[in-house]
Amino acid sequence: MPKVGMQPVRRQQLIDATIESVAEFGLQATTINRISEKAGLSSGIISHYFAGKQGLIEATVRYLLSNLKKVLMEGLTPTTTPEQRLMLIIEANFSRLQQQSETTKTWLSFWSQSMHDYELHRLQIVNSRRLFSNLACSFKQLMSDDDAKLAAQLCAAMIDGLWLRAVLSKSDENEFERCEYLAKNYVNSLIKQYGA
Amino acid sequence: MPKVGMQPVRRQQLIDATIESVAEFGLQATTINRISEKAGLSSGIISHYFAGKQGLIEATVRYLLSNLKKVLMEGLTPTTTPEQRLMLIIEANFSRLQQQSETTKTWLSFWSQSMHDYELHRLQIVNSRRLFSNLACSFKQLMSDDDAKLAAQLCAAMIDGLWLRAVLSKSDENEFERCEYLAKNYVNSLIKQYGA
DNA sequence: TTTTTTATTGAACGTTCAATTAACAAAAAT
DNA sequence: ATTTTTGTTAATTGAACGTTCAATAAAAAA
Repeated sequence: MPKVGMQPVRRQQLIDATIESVAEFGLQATTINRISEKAGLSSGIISHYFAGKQGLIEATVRYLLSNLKKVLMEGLTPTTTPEQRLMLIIEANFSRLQQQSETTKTWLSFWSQSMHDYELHRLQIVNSRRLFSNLACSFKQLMSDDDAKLAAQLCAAMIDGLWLRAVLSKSDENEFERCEYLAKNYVNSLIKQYGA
Repeated sequence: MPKVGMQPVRRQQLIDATIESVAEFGLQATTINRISEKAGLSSGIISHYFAGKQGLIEATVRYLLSNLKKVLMEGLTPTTTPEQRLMLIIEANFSRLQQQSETTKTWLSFWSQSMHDYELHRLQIVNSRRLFSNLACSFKQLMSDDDAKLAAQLCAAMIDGLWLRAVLSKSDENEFERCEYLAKNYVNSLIKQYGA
């Protein structure tokens, strides 16, 4: 100490600890003491690195969003067909459930809070629109523009609905797999219904 | 004072004030001071009538649930067909958006908190299962049992997904009507797909 | 008329919380 | 060798929170 270059390390530790705390206690009961304990650090360090609790919360949401985006990007290649891309979108959305079960539980907390927090709401809109436009972009290669928009809206709603119900019922991994299967099925039925 | 029989009056006032406060500030920032101010009463009265803040929160959720149930019951007659019943279920779910816009904003807060609160979670499960079984019961009169369960799950997810996306995007009433229309359309397509 | 009941308030209280900061230590820079 | 920088902690602070409760008032009951 000082071991120069600790900032990104500590920031990530705190973000990870935040995710863990929100998953376990909920956003409301997540205090900086709980976060710092999980990170094995002192509470003062949150103010130091993130200017306070709110900064840490926002950074955590941004981290989760960039993770979701990364999962999707990793599966895409130049030869990916529209159908495959749609399936990848679904996998990306449900894979976060399977691979990061703690992350799952935190989304609901953040979105609920986003209704009353300007910055979080802005991030949520980005997220929601990204899902919609990813879906619409792929559907557009399979059907007319208007139909693609409708299909994207319905598909996004189905994804979110299946996700919400699975999360709220505290389902296990089998249920999430089933939801992924159902969502993929629904994509196929949309393609059949509206496809050229 | 004492004007005998004030308990139910005051309880309802506090419940209404809670809904208003949660809609405006979110559950996390809803304090008993905020609630009592909106109700025009003192904060001590919350402890008196509900044994504390937690009791008031739970009573509020129960009130919202019973409201939802009532809206549905009001539309049913002995001659209601299964199709009509399905449409009524959808209207009941989306009508709470149109008629009680403050109520809408509070659901997300409550369900998010339900992940970390035993009693709220129990109530949420009741709510979720009620929607599913209402849908399944009607679908069963139109198709095989297995197909009815699947249709009910998909339909419930679509309803919840459309609702979630509309709420999170802070949509206006036109969007909610559109969601109701889309959900009804989806019910029809499910009947066509799986119906006998 | 007196006592009890109902209803309500607002202050006091202990606890919790996020933010601040003095202090310290060690590595890096001068 | 000295100074600066980086990193971190523990202690402190003041505000906010929910709960408790003594006190009060008026209606109802005896």
